[in-house]
Parts: sequence; C-alpha cells; structure tokens
Amino acid sequence: MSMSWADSVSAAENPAGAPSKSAYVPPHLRNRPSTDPPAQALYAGAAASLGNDHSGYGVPNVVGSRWSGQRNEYQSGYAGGGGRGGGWNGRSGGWDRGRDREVNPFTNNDSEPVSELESSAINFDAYEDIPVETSGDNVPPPVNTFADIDLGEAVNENIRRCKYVKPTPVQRHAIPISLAGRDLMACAQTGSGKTAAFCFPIISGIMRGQFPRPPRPRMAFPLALILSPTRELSCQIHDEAKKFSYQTGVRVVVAYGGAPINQQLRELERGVHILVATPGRLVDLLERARVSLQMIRYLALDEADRMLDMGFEPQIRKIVQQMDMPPPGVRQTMLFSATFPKEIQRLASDFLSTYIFLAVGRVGSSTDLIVQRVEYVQETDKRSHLMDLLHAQKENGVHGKQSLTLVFVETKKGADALEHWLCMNGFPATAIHGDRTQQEREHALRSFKTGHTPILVATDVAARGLDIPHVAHVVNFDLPNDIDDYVHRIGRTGRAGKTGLATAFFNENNSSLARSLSDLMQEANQEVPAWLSRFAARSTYGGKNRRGGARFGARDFRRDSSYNRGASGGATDYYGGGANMNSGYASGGYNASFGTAGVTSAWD
DNA sequence: AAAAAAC
Repeated sequence: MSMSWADSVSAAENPAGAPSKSAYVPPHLRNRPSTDPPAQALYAGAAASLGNDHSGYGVPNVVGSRWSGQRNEYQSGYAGGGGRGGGWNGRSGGWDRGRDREVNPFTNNDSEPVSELESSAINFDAYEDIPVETSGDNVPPPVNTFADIDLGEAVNENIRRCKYVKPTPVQRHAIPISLAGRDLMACAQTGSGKTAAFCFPIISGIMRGQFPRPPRPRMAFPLALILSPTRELSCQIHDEAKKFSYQTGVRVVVAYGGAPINQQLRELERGVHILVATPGRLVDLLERARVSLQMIRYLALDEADRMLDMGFEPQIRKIVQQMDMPPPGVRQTMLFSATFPKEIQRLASDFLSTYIFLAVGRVGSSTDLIVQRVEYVQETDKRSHLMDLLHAQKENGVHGKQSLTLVFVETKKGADALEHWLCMNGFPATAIHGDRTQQEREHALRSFKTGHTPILVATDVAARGLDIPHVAHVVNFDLPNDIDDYVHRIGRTGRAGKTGLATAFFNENNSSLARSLSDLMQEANQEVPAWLSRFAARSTYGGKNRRGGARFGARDFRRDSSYNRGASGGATDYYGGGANMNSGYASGGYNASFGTAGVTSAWD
C-alpha cells in the first residue's frame, strides 16, 4: 500500500527519517535559503504580536458588501504595525524551532484509516440528492470543487493532507457565502463537514488580511472566536482547526474550563489568531483582562441553538454584546447547528447582519443511514433490556474496537449507576458527564474511542458534535425531552456515510415526545410501531412544530408568515431576496469525496 | 427537572 500524504509529510519532516525520500517543502518555505533561525529576541516580539506580515499574503481583504467600508476601517492603521521582522515573521524565528516547532497534526492520528473495502461498500449516491435551501439577499452561488475556491496554497495543501477530495454539501454553499464576507445561519446535520466549512474561510481570511499589532502585551487579541457548548467539542474543533491551519502561520489556541488555566494563558501569550473556547472559561479570561475581543473579525458559534438556549444565552450575550467585540456588520458572524428552532433563530438574528440562511438536508442522521428503533420498555426493565441488546451484539461479533455502543441517560447519577452496573455484569463500560473531572472525562472518551471500553454511558454532554468513529449503536436508555436533542444524540452514529443503529427505550414518561418522535421517524422512512402512533395520537401536542418539511432541520424563520406580519415593512423588504430551492447541485457527485479512505473527519 | 459552562 502506498504511503499516505500524512505519512510522507511526517517522514519528510522527521529529522531522523531517511533523507533519500523526496522531502516535502511547504509552500511558504520554498525558494527560501535555509538559514539558522534568528535570535531569540525576534521570537519574544512575536509572542504577543499579531501583526500579519505574510509577504505574499498581503492582499487586502476586499469584501464585496455594504459593510466593506467599515471593515476596511478596521484594517486601516494596521498596515504599519506588522513590519518586517515583527508580527508573524517571528514564527520563522521561534515557531519552527525547538519547543516552538509547530507540531505536525497529521501524524499521531488515533483513528485508523478506513479500509478501501469498507468505504467502497457504501452507497454514496444518496448524497446526490441532498436538498438545499438558501434565503437572503444576493446569495453567492455554490462551488463544486475546492479548486473553484481560492483559499490559498497553504490551505489547499492541508485540504489534500486531510484527504478531502470534494467539498461536502454544506461546504459547497457555506464557504462561498463566508468568503464573500456574508453573515450566515447554517443548518446542517452534524457530520456534514461544518467545522471545515467555517474554518477554511476564517483561516484564509486571516492569511490574506492586514491586521494591526496587538496594542498590549500580556493580553491576547484574537481575530476569530469559535464558541462551542462543551469542552470536548472545543478540543475537537481545535484539533481540526490546527490541521487546517498547519504551516499557514495562523495560530489556533483553545481555552476551556476544568483544565489548568496557566498553560492556556501561556499559549495565549504566544499569540493567537483563532481562539476556540467554551463560554465560561472565556468569560473568566475576559474578566482577568487576558483576552480582548476588540480585534475580532470572525465569530462562529458551533451548535448555535444550544449556545443560545436558556442555560447559555446570558453568557453568550455577555461575550458577544457586552464586552469589546465589534458589532454585527463589522465582524462577520456564522452560526452553525444541525437543528435551529424558530425561537432560537429569532434570538440569533440579534447577532447577525443581513445574513443568509442555509439549510442542507439531513445528511446522516435520521435518514437511511441510521436505522431507528423504538422499544417499549418500562423503567424497571431498562437494565435487563439493555443487557439483552448488548449480549445480542456480542454474539454477532459486533463488539470491540470496530463497533462502539453509546448509551445516553438523563442524569449524571444515572450515568454513574449504569456504568457501575454494566461493569459489575462484565461489560466493559465507562461513563462521561459533567460531574466528572476533566481528566476523567477525557480519559473516558479516549478509552471509548480506542475500543478499550467499547461501551460509553453518557449524559447530554456527549450528545452534540463529537466525532467518534465506529459508533455502531446509540441507545437512548432514557429519551430526552426535546426532539432536537434526540436528533443530535443519534447523530453520533451513522457518520461519514456509514450505517448506524439507534435504539430508544420508550415508556409513559416519554409521552410528550411521542408525537415529534413518530413524525421524525416517519420522515426518515423508519418503521413506526403501532403503539407509538397511538401514543402520538393520544398526546396533546406540546412538541415542536414540524420544521418546514421533512428534509430540513429547520426553515428560515424570516419566511414564516407570522414573522413577516409582525415585522416592519422594511424588514420584510430587506429579505426580499426570497428563498432559492435547489435540489442537488450535485453535478459532479460526491462519490469521490466519500470513496476515499480516511475522509471520516471531513464530516464534522 | 436535568444538563452544560469558571474558580
């Protein structure tokens, strides 16, 4: 088998590696004399310096929008700052050397490459017909290939290293929108490539833009902020973003709670372009005056509907509206989620300026790739029922590394109890929830991912965004109260074009979910048991409205008649661009992108 | 009512 891209890159960069191998030279180092790194002093300057002097990248960021004037104002006055030898030039001094050497993120890949056989067995034709809906003013057209997008040579190299052959549907639409400088509310199933969809334009924009030096030392002035609702998800986004920005000179730093703050502070002091964070730790850093948001040009909220729900909204408002972040229209804001309830869209519109709404039909979850089952199980029978499922799985040989089972429960206590009970009964299980230490949480996740403990009991902390390859079975031991949470949970399986199974234990306690669950399953062509239909018919409907047809996670609330009546005439006219329904732009098809081994991580 | 998120 031939060497993978990542392997060849790492081999080329390994000083101990055979010199006979054709050495890979990153683009920005080509045609450069290989001199010794400059003195330490140079690096010291770079530590707090954000001045971008990417010779060759100094293209002004021309934004073809009505805010370009404002945005350029933000840029003006920067140019003088990052002079030669300052700013990120420092990386040639410090970055590439000793402990400051940029770690190759493509080497220690803990997820094994998918075998050719395995991936070729998947039918990717389903992706040809993914419906897409856009609404808003002057929507930039989608692209078909990465080559159609000018992200810059260094990012293109990383796309190749990631083995992304073609953009995923959400990427094809979201990247041009984002590169055009437009605000975006994007609704696309988890596992649809959202992380890359917002990272690529941010990285490329930072590489091309002109930015001032940070005005103060010991205070970090990120240019982009990516917020997510859980620590593990922030880590995952950080890992992805590091890959996408490898050798671009763009620095990504992550900050989250439960981990020692000092190391995070040191990383921040060394300079940060893109800050990935959970809200609590970021507020802490802001109050300590170790981070300023005044230079933020890009704001991305992942799992945006969760970020704006009751628990998080005050913190998010504080960060986005009550600190020193530039207002909408000056910064560029992108919201991503698999589900987007109308009430949340209404809240979110405060953060956006003339935005484009993008809905990409469900990609993995609740479509053909996930078989959804609902079983009627009394509370007292749940454990023995779970054991039956696990025994059956064991006998079928679907146990171990290639086949993981994720069990969702309602409470943290319940998670501890079930984990203990499973272990007592000889099942290799671990658990993750918010009362565990961060160390325990990370250990549990690692142990699960590697197949060391192929059963993970989890609360909703693990429901969103986490990309865990090989999850074959999601068990909703306790169903959530919200159908959107159900959608996110089962989205942990059936990823990257693989099939998955989702089993839910249903009883009287879940009657409020009966209607939306049976609707959802019906939409996904799943078999709805007759007893569930009866439950659904019986229940007074308290759930969510059908979300604009079966094929989308949500519909642009601006198109809702009640909104248009309530809004001023001006607002209605504003969005007069209307909606564009496109069924499958897939001229080239997605086969290539899915048929390649190792594309798994593209899908989150 | 629970979960998540700072120390």
